[in-house]
Amino acid sequence: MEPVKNFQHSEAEQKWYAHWNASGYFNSTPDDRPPYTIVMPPPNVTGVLHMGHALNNSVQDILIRRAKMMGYNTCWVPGTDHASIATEAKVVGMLRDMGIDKKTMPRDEFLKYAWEWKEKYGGIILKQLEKLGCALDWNRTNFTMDDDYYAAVIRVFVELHEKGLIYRGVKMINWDPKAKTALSDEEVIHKQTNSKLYYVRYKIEDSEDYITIATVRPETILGDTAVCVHPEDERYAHLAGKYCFVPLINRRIPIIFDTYIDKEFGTGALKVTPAHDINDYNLGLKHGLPVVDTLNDDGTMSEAAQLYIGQDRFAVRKKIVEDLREAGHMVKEEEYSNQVGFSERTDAVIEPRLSMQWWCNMQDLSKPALDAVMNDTVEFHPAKFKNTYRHWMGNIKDWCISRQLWWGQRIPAWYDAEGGLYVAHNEAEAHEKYKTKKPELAAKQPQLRQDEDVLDTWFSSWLWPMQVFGWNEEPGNADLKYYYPTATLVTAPEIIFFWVARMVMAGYEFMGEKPFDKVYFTGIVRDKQGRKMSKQLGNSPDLLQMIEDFGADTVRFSVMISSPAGNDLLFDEGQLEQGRFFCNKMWNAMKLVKGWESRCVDGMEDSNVKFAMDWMEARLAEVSGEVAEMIKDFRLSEGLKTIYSLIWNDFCSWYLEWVKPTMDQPISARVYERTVAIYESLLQLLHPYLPFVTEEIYHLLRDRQPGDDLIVKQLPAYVTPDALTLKGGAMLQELITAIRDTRNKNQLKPKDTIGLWINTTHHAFYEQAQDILRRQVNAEEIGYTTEPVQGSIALVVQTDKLYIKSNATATVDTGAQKEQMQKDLEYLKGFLVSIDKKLGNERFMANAKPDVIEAERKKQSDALAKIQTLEESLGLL
RNA sequence: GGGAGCAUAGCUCAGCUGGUUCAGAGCAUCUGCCUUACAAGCAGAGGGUCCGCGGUUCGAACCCGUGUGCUCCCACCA
Repeated sequence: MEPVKNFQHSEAEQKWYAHWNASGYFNSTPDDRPPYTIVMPPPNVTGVLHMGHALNNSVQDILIRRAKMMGYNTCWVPGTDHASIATEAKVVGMLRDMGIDKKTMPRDEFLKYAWEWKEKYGGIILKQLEKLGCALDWNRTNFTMDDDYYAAVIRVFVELHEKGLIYRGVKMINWDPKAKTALSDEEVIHKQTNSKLYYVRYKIEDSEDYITIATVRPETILGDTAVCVHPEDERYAHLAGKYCFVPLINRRIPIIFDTYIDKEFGTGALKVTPAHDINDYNLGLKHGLPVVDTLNDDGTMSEAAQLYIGQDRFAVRKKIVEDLREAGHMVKEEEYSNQVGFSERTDAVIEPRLSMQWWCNMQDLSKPALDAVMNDTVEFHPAKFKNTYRHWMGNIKDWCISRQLWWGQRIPAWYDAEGGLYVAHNEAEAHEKYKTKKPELAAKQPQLRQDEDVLDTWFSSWLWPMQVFGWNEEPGNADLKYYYPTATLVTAPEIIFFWVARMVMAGYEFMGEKPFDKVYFTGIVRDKQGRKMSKQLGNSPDLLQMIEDFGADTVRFSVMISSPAGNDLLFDEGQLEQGRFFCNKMWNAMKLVKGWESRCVDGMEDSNVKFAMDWMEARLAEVSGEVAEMIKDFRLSEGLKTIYSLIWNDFCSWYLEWVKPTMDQPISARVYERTVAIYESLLQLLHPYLPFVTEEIYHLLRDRQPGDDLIVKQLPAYVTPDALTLKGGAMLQELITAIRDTRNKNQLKPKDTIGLWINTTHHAFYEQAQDILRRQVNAEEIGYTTEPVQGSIALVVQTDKLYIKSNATATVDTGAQKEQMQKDLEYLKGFLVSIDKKLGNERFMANAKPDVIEAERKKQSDALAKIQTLEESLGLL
């Protein structure tokens, strides 16, 4: 097979992905091997693949592929989340574009559109993951609204309701006026916002006096039912028992006293609007104040507001400010910066609102989940997120789980004509309960009305690690038993509360067991300037285009090379270049090695390069061990850097140059075989990171039997590398570099040959390495000496003295060399002084560990020897 | 208001349990090479008060305190 000039990524990607998939490598069924399981964080059906997914899924793919090579039965489950509010918004938007108003259609019809939308667009993101190379078990694809999944969610609701953990109640919630639904606290994003603080005065009853309050939401004064001041505030002591009037509408409201008030803020007087502020609501409860809800569900003013009815809250804010000014109630206006809550999904400003919703009590659920993380039963990587987790779990509040939407699991609660409530798995069961409980009424009015609301999308996704393995099927099903708990969850810290914490809770509650052993938090992908990638900023590169242009391996390389666990990833297109060059480098190395195949000669002498092969194998063993540790610790970017350097520097720059026969010369078959084997091992080490290019080269290196694919090749057991061999290789590199440097500094052209004389005691080493050394520094001859060589350039490597004689006609200027040696000498002398000092220090000798002292002694003698050698060589120049 | 984290080469960052294998990598810069695997390359080089200050220690980029400057998360002060 004639290799093409460059690595053709798109062909290789398609070919190998199809091959892996068809070979069943991605699929898993329980067997005798230990499982290694990952459930993919299900992307929203509304999503398109972006850099965050690229990072997240690259990490998972690396873990899965690595585990596969280590003999685990790996199972990576794909799927999508129905994303209740996000999808509903999309569908509503689509309908609007078609000129249809959601309000005009019945629920069933809307859901038909929604399902159509899901069928059409919902699978796109999973298809895109194939392009990235993800080794996903496609037979196990799940969707959080699949029938069985839906049933599981309902079952969980019913069970929690029976336990009394789910209840219905009127509380202050976060209202999204755009989506017209309640939101959980987690779905509210607080942003620092420039507002105005308005000082408004309220006329006091039977007096010419006013009391001035401060507010940033002046439109809410229409819902005021009191003004509150601090009981110890002398400024207002005389107002005890008095009333004042809400401006513009002249509602008579009491002036109340409560220590909740901060005397220092504003005027020390607070307007109390129990319907639209959580603090005010609590004050209202305490003081028995009425609640006046001045807002409609779409954010316009309600009848109760008396004024501005039907107008939008922000328009009203402007108007009421003018009207207050005109009426002489506006005292002053100040610039003010405060936190305002926005809807995570629609970006609408949240209105706190009193509302009847379904709640899930989290107190009991949170306890085992908190413990599990704190005592590392569930390990967090990096561990700093344990703090975040503990803080949230420790202060957990009840979860508002109902949403005023249609797309999602409909709440399994039915009401009779008297408002009686029946929570059941289905309507028939609800009827049974109804008939049993209220036989007379049921006989007269058999109809039950189902709750209109659906459940928060996270109320389904918290079951993900159990339900994808069929939790809701018969108990003890084989898959669940085998794959649960899963090995590692890879996700973003952004959803630690939304999802991670809740999965841990669900795991303990419904399985009695944690959902995963470890959680690896990836960073957030940012652009070069450190800004979060987002659609609005337009700084999110088109991932699919990028894969097409550069190849999946290159994209994976670029996101993995700079993303240590938990740290943000600054994505720079420059990294793409580095990745592309790397793929190409390996391609060219393959071409070189492949070119030797036809020049192989059996039984040819190879002792001259045996040193190189031994060394490379030792390095491979050494680095394999390091990489294993790094991946175990989730130091994935470090692992990639290490392999990168092993391949580029050790293998390509050193090893291949060392064993490379000169042009058209034959090569020993044994050297060829060992080189191919080494290259295969390198490819294997790298494969989890760059699956396509490695598989492609693996197959180009040799003809393979069916089933001999890199993806399923098992990693060999770790062998301890020979320390002496490693040291020898490093010494050889040092020698070559030093001599080349000397050649450069003395203006020797690469083609000029040299004579090299060595004064050494390491004869065994040189015997093995001298042939390589000679070729690498273009030495015509290498000799040994115990005396300085006249007319040569001297240099020192470790404690060996080298003498270089140029064979070029030009005279050699040794000035630069001399200068360098003098510098080295100075440094070494200083270094020696510091060691002497250390070793002469009684306290050091008393306190330092013996091996540290030993190391210092060794350094001392090395430095001494080197100084001696240097001085000797200098004397020569 | 509470909590967490960061500050190391021009840029982006590594540096795990304190000890010249600890001051590193990639990119960028400079020098010399179109040496038949690779110019998407090769061989070399230069470049840092490890944010300031104080402390602990025989020894600090690393531990402690403090100051400064950033970042993120949480929180019901209008």
